[in-house]
Amino acid sequence: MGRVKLQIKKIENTTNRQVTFSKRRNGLIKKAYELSVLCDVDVALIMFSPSGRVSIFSGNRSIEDIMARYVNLPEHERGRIYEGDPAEIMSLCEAEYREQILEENLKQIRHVLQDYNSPGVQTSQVP
Amino acid sequence: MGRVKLQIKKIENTTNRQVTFSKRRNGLIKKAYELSVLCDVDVALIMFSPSGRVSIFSGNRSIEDIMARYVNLPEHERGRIYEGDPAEIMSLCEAEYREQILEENLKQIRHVLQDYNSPGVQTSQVP
DNA sequence: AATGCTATTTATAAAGT
DNA sequence: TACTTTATAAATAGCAT
Repeated sequence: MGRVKLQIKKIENTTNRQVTFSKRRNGLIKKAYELSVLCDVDVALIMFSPSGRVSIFSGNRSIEDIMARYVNLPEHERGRIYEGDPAEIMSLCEAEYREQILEENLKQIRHVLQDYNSPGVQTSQVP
Repeated sequence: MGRVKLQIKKIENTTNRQVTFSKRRNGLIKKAYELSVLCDVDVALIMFSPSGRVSIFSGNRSIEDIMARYVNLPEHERGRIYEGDPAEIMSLCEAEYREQILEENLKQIRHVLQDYNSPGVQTSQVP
């Protein structure tokens, strides 16, 4: 979208990169919001700007609730990255490699987060 | 974008809702991917389908790494929801209410996740 | 339920201010 | 350095399979 067809690779010019980040971040939040409302589903989005500042969005519930819902899923219910068309996004090779790393990290973070659902820790929900 | 201008509210027809979810989920993943590459930033996206199945995307690093990066941020560095234009997305009233809930949940989950960075628990990173 | 097809609406890259 | 405008690329709603 724009005057020219954009190649998907890192924008080297720092100013352009930050301008593009700002525009596309807003677009992504809007799309995430629309998805959560239209389809009545939980959506969580976390983005770090080029300068390290964080932006988040969550639809339906708090972002912590959605993160907890994810990390506590049993293994066989966990989604795969790039359910759409992996080849369209990046090489299958890289995707598979990332999957292995994910597997390890998930075990660790799930273990840490188990306390999140213990009786002593309750979370509120956005209606 | 389509034959008619769509109102952003829950799609009541179940079939239409699932078709829309499928299409827009792929669009959202693509946008998140493009943002992570163009701007070289961490992006994490979690979505639950109407039937409860999860889809995730993460750019640059594993989704667990990005979630951990978020929950471990000091309070003053945490982003606000809807940094763009809250009024454009939903009522400010609702956004403010959600912010209060988030505040409480964050305190809880940050406390639980402090162990994540302890010496005994190390995470791998995607290069 | 899933995929392909257009007419339209949206998003946004550059240029302008 | 940031907003506004404009031309163009993309996304997608409703239909047809």
